[in-house]
Amino acid sequence: MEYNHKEIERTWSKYWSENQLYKVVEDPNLPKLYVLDMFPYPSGAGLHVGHPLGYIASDIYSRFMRHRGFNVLHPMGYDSFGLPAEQYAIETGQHPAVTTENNIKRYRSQLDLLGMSYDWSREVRTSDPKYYKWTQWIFLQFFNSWYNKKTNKAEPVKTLLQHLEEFGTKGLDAACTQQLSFTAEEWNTWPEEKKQQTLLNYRLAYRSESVVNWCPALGTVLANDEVKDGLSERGGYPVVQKKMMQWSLRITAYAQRLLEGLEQIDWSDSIKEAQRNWIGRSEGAIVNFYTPDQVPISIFTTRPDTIFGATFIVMAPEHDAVDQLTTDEFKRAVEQYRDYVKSRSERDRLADVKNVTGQFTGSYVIHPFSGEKIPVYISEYVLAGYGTGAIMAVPGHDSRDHRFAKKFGLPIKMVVDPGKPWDVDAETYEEKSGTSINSEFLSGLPVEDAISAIITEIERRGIGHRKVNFRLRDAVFGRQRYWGEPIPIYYKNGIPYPLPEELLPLELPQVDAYLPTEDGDPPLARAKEWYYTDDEGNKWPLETTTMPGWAGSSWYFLRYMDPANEKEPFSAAKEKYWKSVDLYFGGSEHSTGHLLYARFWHKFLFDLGFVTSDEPFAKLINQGMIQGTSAFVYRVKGQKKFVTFSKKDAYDTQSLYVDVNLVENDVLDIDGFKKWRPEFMDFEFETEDDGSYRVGREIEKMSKSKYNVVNPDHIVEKYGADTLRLYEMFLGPIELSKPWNTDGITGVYNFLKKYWRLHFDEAGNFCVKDEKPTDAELKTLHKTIKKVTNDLQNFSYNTCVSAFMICVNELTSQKCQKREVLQPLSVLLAPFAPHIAEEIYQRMNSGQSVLLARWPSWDEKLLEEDHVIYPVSFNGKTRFTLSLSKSLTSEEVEKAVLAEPKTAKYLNGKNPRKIIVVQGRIINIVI
RNA sequence: GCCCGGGUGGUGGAAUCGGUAGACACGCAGGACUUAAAAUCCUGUCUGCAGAAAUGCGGGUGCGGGUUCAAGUCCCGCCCCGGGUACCA
Repeated sequence: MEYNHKEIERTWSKYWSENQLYKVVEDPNLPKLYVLDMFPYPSGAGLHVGHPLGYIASDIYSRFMRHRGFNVLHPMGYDSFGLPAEQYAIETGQHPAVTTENNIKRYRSQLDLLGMSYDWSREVRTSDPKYYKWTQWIFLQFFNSWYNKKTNKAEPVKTLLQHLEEFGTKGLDAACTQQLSFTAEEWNTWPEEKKQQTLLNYRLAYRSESVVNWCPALGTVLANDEVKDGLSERGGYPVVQKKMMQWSLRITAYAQRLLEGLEQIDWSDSIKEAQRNWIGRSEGAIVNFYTPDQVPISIFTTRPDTIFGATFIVMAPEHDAVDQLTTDEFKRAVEQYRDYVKSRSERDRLADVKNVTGQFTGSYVIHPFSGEKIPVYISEYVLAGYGTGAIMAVPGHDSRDHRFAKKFGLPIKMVVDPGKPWDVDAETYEEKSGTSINSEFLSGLPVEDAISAIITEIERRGIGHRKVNFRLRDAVFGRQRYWGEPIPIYYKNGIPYPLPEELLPLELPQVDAYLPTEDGDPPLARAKEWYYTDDEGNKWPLETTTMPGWAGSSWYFLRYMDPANEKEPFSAAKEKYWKSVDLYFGGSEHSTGHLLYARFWHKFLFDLGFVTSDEPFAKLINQGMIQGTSAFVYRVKGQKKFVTFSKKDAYDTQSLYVDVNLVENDVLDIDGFKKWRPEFMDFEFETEDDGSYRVGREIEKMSKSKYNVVNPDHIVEKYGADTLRLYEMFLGPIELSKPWNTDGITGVYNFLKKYWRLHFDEAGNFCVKDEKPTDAELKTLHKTIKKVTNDLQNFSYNTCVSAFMICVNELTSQKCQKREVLQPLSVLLAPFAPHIAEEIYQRMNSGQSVLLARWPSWDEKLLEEDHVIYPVSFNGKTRFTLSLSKSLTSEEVEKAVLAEPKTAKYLNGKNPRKIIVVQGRIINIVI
């Protein structure tokens, strides 16, 4: 009987689903494990082969741990709000909910083919009002909270109100937009509106001005993704940077905790490092410089020790004080420069270091220590949002300042001695080591000491103070979009108020188009009945921006615990059982976005007592990207002829993309190609000498337009899900990015066929015997159990697959068809290739599912060797091997190797200078 | 630009602690079975030189240095590719 993947996979997926074998319920008698995939955005292109890489890996791990007695929560859902659906809606007029629903159906049917062990009863969709009701509810918790730096946690606004009523801002240490100072008496006399306005300064969800990509022609804000070279991708219109009133979440309040939390979690160092850099904690000082008219300019520096080398000041062009500082003579030039900067994205401003730009304001400040007059410039390399939006430029010790000084002919002073010859005019010395020079009282001090000495002096003189600064900015939370969660806020006389909880969910309204209004308001402003009616019957306008894509994905993992709960986002009892995600699989492209926001929300929910863990994802594994391998055919220009890859250089050709699904092992399916592109029906194909037409290859991003998107469906159809699963794991280490290439897939398909044949006799009858296995057979099995178990614990899936291949190759040559060997093997294979393993296991066990089998254990005694094959090297070059008893000591090994005749040959009469014996491993003789 | 990864045969990769580089596959070449094909099985396959062969000698893990008895692995300096860079998710 031949291995028939279609029938086997159909049979068992139906069986698992009918018997609800993947359904998971809280069971206090079993240890829990929460294994999660980053849920996909259901795009119109469907699931491609890159998606399942992580899904298969997590599924294998989930199944493995179920065999080992864990109660595993392994859910799946959809991150179904997002820009592409809205873009598609703008183009076609179809409601995003409709296209999203279709895409989800397609994803689901594709996922169903892959044999995933998801408990689908827990499915979550972020665009489902039953779900986003609770996203809105969490937003209201943010709105109704403030961050108390004294208790170091978020608290309800109620406790803030009590404090303000009793003490005003005295003794208040809160995360806020602006440092305010008022007494309790003042507060208590303020009208309601002023109080509300003031509270916004402290709320964790608040409104503030932030810079956006504004496209006047489209009347909307664009994502960075939608802007190419300063023009909108859609239409090619100019894009400018514009300040806009926006909702933000005060993530900066959590900066320190987000940084410290990284210590407790098992994530790769690179992702932790990325988060650390994103948070960007730096220690330094704020220093005030004054103009002769006593106008202060406050700067932030991490190198206050270099203050004597400060030869000019640079301010962000958007800095509030620029107008005041610009002299009449420079007004025009400054205005022009500011216009130029508006056309530049933040990334352009920071990345473009070759092109140094800036403008003198006409003003000077007095250096607080030297008393010299130093000029004030504006330049795009200083950002308004970082630090104080102004820097003291020290060209001797900062490369950006150095380039600026060179360009504008400003003095460069050396104030740190590198301890080696250095031409500071040619090159800046940036390292934070050396000794202060030319710095009055700092001279002679090492950098670290100079920093503390100067800060002490700055504080003593009252011109500044020590400061810990974070690069992290508050997270802009409003989007000028339709397809997102409506923000549950209404405005009464311009003041935002939360919608009463019982009105949630605030559902997305119907609109006539998914574009901004003519006045430039977001699409929700098109809705007719978009207002809130209060108890007195007053109608108040609702917020018209929606939440960003990351809102729903910041807490979905909690909803899986209790997805149908209508009274609360999730019950305390279920949260207590599942706690947090033990193992999270996802792409490293989310390292700073989603993973930071989710940690932030989780810490906030922890502060309010809704979750009992401080970090949401204990362990994280980043799977690599799967790239496309595009294929090309070569058309001879002007002729009805294609020429094969190796002969193309003999002609003047034009390369055309060909659908990679029509190519196998670089050989084109010519008939298939003609069917796909009927216009080439009567074309001639000049082939290789063996008669095949070979395509050219190029590795690039997987994209529909390059015809290199490989859909798992075809592969599942042709080889089956088990083969696809094994193949994706066999491709290489899970964390590595790699191009997709189906060339090797026959290797794993052959392996499954070979595995299948182990259980059948010549006549094709199922044939597993109850004979006692030989020691060699047992050794083959047990070393495989050991290897696969250990490798799975290290998430080394590719080496598991080769271990299976070695095992099956050995059992085949041993002609082993014994139950005692084959039955444990089927359990080992079940997480990887569940369908075939189930078929084999059930044939051996009359009707019990392999999913319920216990994971086999290995017997170390069966694996012990009594001899070691020592490689013998001379001066590091391996010359021969020597089999010696394992029990020999180093001295005995040394004796044995010297007694070996071959040794004399390589010694060639010389005496060994040194003999290194690593017991059980290697012998190296140094001559 | 900055931050984070990666680079090993024709290809994907293995080498888990610094200890025989190339496991396991793909591809390719040759062979068996077959009228033929498919399927299956066997043999070879990093590379240069010598040899009929067994084998021997040398080179070799992106490039250039270094540490070490021993480096794909550790250190220093480069090159190339991929990801992120705050409104793609």
